[in-house]
Amino acid sequence: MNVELDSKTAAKQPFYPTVRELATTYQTFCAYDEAHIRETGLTPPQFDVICTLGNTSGMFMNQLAEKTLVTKGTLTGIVDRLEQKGLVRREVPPENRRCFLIVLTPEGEQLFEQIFPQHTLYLKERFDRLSPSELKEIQTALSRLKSIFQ
Amino acid sequence: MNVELDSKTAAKQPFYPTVRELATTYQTFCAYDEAHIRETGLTPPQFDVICTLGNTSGMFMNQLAEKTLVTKGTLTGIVDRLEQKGLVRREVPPENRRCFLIVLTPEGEQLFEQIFPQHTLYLKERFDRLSPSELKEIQTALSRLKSIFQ
DNA sequence: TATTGTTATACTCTATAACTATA
DNA sequence: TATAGTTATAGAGTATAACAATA
Repeated sequence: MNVELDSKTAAKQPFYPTVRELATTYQTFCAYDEAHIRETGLTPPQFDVICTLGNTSGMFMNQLAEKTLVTKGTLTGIVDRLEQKGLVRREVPPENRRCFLIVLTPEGEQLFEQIFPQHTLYLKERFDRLSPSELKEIQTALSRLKSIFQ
Repeated sequence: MNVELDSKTAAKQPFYPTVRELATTYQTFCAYDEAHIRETGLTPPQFDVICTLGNTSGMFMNQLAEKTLVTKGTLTGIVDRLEQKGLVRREVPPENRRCFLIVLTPEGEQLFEQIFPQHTLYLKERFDRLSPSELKEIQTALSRLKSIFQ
């Protein structure tokens, strides 16, 4: 009965190489991704918010928090900093004054239209090294992996 | 000539679903992983350091920084906090007094022997839902994805 | 009473660069 | 001069819980 495990046996579990591969793949991707994001003067969470708001008519804090996977308390700070930079503004909808609609300002929209396509080309340069079927296989593999934690 | 891209065309690039899948898979895994780590009273980077030091005779700051993927300045703070908790100590090797050998204390070792196997079982419970060939396929897919960013 | 978002608190992690001690 | 690690600086993100305003 394997209810207990010593640390040396634990370290040899066959799933650990996959865990390491997930972590290093994500980190390697992020390092590439963030190198370009930081050139825009935004932090990665700020960039995420700008890109999430792009081509929308605005989002409420709770929707935005859900999409960008940060808590509402953290999002308050991120939106504050973007507001200070003049890239987003808070609008109070008359029908529900508990909410704020977060909207890109003209400056925010201009930045989005500039950096999002740029960033896309920056990523495309690397993803072009994968064939369409490889891309699909990777997506399927990731989806399968995710499913076991849901 | 596609040297430029508008934001709506950019958003439709076929690699974006794979990017999202990588991010959400990693985040979903981390949420599961960290739920257990936080119960140990350690932060994820602290847990990482303890597990990296386990079953070794110690490591230097620079080795440890490399293994855990944090900068040496950040590692100083992490090791400080672990030292305050009495889980690691800094040893000065006589042959090179510029270095510190970071070693688990008996308390640190005891914690490692307790939490690492526990954590392994906690992960194994989910990974057991994958067949060995699925696990291998996922690892290969991740490895291929990582390769394009290296 | 429930919901939306802010605020307060306190900490961890981050990067960068200057610095100390040793080699 | 080069290396190992710390310190200083400054900021960003994190969680949690209490709070105000509105519904």
